[in-house]
Amino acid sequence: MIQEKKKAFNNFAVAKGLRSTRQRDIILDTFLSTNQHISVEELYLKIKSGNQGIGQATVYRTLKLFTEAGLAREILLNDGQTRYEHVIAGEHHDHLVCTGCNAIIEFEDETIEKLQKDIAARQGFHMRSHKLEIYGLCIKCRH
Amino acid sequence: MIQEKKKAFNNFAVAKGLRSTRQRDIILDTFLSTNQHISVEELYLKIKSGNQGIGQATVYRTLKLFTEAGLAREILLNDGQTRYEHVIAGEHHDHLVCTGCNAIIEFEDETIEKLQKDIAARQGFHMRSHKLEIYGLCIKCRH
DNA sequence: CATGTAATGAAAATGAATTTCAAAAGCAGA
DNA sequence: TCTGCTTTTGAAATTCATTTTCATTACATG
Repeated sequence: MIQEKKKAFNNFAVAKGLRSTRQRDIILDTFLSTNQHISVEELYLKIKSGNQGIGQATVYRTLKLFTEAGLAREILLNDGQTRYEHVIAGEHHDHLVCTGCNAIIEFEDETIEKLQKDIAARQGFHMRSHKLEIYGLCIKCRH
Repeated sequence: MIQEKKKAFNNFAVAKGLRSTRQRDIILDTFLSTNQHISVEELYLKIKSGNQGIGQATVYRTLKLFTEAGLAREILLNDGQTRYEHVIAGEHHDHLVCTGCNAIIEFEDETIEKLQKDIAARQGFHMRSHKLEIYGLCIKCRH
């Protein structure tokens, strides 16, 4: 699966005439090895801790490339930082965020997806994407 | 309705021991006279254009107060600016955003609301709030 | 391997939002 | 109404994430 993603990025790079660089390889490997929802800063620090010096700007730029290439998706919660998650082909999910401990749980719901398309259509919109976040307190944080 | 909101803010201010000031009156009047989804900058400029000099910081601070008081709600779309909309008692709605012209259409959907609560409950969450945005192209922007 | 161009990184710039702090203004109580 | 205490204000400085700049480095192709 990791190999597939690497290949996917490679295809994208070739198609776009991008060069292959040490930095992009490292950033991709590190991104693929992380959990979901990593912030740019976190990824940058993770790379740094592996003694592989890469500039922050490059991490920012490269994550945008991954997004363009369809391997990553930006998620903006309410903490002022952009996070990135892995895109898994054909899978869409939304987020349940605990306002107590900041835990993020993913979920999917076909019915909601469909209702959204209907709502958009009713207003003459062609739905491109959507964002649904449910905020609340998880079991642990309800004391 | 405007009077009610003013009274509501006044009650909040009294309860919190806040002083009543010229600035807060002007900001509240201006906010209540605007359309939905105004950014802080827009509100600030609107006030400024009325020859009533009020500092930006005060506008920021005051909108936070309105939010606390329950008259306004922060909305964060994907443009990096916080916008505020009016809170209408008991009414909740979500947003349909045109990525072409940035038009924002509000909608409500009981079924989606209910499904969200169910999803949260299924994960042991106590839902506090949620945010749903559908992005797409409106009729005009589909050329 | 030389040459043109893309990518990198450090530092500067940006832009929204927040904080600082001195001055101004509200609010008691005398 | 005056006095004194405290909150609020505003301009400027600060913060913080992100983007841009630009000189340098490193791909890749002839």
